[in-house]
Amino acid sequence: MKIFNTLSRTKEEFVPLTPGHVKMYVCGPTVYNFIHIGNARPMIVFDTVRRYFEYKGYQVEFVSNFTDVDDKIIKKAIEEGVDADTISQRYIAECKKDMESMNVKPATVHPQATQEICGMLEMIQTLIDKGHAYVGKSGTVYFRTGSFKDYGKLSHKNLDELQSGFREIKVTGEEDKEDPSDFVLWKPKKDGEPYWESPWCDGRPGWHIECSVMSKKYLGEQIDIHAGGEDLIFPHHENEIAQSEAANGKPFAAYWMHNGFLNIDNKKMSKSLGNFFTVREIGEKYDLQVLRFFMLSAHYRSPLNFSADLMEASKNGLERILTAMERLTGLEGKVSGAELTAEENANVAAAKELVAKYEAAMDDDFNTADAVSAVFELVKLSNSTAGEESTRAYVDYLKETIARLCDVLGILTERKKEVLDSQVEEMIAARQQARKEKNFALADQIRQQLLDMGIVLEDTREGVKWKKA
RNA sequence: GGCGACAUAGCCAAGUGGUAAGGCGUGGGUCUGCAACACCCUGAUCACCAGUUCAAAUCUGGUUGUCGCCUCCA
Repeated sequence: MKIFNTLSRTKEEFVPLTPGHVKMYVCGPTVYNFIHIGNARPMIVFDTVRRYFEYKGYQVEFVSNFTDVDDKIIKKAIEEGVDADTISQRYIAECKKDMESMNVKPATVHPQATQEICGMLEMIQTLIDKGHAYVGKSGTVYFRTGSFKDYGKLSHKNLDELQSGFREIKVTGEEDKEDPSDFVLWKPKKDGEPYWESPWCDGRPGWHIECSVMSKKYLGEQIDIHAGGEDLIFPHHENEIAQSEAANGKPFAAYWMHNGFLNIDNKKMSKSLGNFFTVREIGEKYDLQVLRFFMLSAHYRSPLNFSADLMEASKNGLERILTAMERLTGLEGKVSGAELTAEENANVAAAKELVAKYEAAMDDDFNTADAVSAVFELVKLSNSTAGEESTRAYVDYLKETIARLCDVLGILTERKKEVLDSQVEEMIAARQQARKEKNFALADQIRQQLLDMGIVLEDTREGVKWKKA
C-alpha cells in the first residue's frame, strides 16, 4: 500500500510500526455547533481509510478527539447562558448522531480535551524542564519554537519566513513571547471562563497540546498515521510534532495524511456568503449515504466542490448500485445450483479482475474514485449476466462481492427497511387490480397519487417494487 | 511577498511515457400497456506554446487561468 505522506510530499510504501497493526489519530471537530459538511469530509475519508486497513486484515486502533474547550464554545455558552460543558456535551451527542447517519464507525476511543488536562500539565512541565517551553509574565506558557530544530518540517516552512506573518499577533497581547512564532501551551483564564489549576496560573490549555497528549495517552509516543484537514498542517500539526517530539524524544507519526477542502459552488464555505451547510441540513434533503458516496467520488487530496447538481448526480449513481443489489436479492429466492456453469466461471474470473482493480486503486493512496468505478463495472456485469437462469452460486458470488467492496467504502447496499402503511398497500393492490382489468387510466391515476405522496412504483418481472422518491 | 496544488468530454472524475476508466446528463434503440429499471448504441486527443523521446494527457521549460496555506478554521 502506498500513502501520500505530507512530510515527504511523496507517496510512500506503508510500513506499520507493528506488523498487522495500525495506530491512527484523526483530529476531530471543535464541538460548538452541529458539524458542517466540511467537517464531514475527513470523517468519511479517514473512516474509509480505516475500513480498508481492516479489509486488508490490519487491526486498527483509531482515535479521534473532540475539542471541548475553546473560545467558540465559551462564546456560545455565554450567548445561551449555560455552562460550556452543556454546549460541548450537546454537540458531541449530535455529532455522534451525524456520524452514525454517515455510517462512520465510532473510533476505538473518542477522548475529550477536558478529560485529559492532567496529561497536558505533565507534558507542558516536561517541555519546560527540557528547555522547550517557558513561562511568560502572566503565567502563559509558550513553546520555544527555536529550540526544536525540525520546526517547519511538515509544512515545509522555515522560521525566518514565518517571522513576518506573525508580527500582527505580537501586537495583539502576547508580547511576552520570546519569538513571534512561539505558540501557547497554557493560557490564563479570563472572567467567567472554565479553568483548571496549574503550577503557572489558573487557566486552560492551548489547542495544539490537546492532540499531542491524547494521541500519546491512547496510542503511545509513536503512531503510524496522523490525519486531518489540510488546513491543519500549519500551525496545528506542525506544533503537535514540535511538542510531541520535543517531549518524548522520538519521532511522532510516521505518516501524515491530509484531506483537501470542500467548497460550495466553487467558493469557500463561510457563513457570510450564506453557503454554509450542516450535515444535519443535508440529511433533511438526502440520505446521508448520498453525501458519503459523493465525498468518495473524488480523490481525498483534491479539492471537492459541493452543489445541488452534484448531489443529484451522486444520488442517481448510488441508486444504480442499490437497484442492482436489490435485483440480486430478488433473484436469490428464484435460482438454485451450487456449481457455477462454464460461462459463469468466465464471468467470475472477470469479476475477480475488477476486485483486483478495486484493490489496486485503494492500495494507491486510497483512490476511491477509481475504486468506485470498479464497483460500477461489477454492477454492469451483474445487470447484464445474472438472471433467473443463473445459478444460486453465481448470484451469491456477485452479491457478496459487491456488498463487500461497498462496505469498505461505508456504503450500505441494503435499503433501509421501511414499512408501508395499509392505505398505501391498498392503493398498490387497487392499481394491480386495475392493470389486470386493463384499466390503465385508473392504474396511472393511482400511480400518480402515490408519486404525489413521494412513493415511486416500478413494475418488474418480479412484481411491483416501490421506493421513496 | 513565501510555500504549494490544480487545469482531461455538457457536468463530475480516474489515468503520470505507448495512441483516453467509470458515473451523471443528452440523443437514438430494445424491453414494457405506459412509466421506471435494465441492456445496446451515442461523446474528448487531454488550457496554450516550445522542447526531450521511436513514442507524452503523462517528462522539462515557459505562458495563461483557478485555488489553497502562511491568522481560528476539517
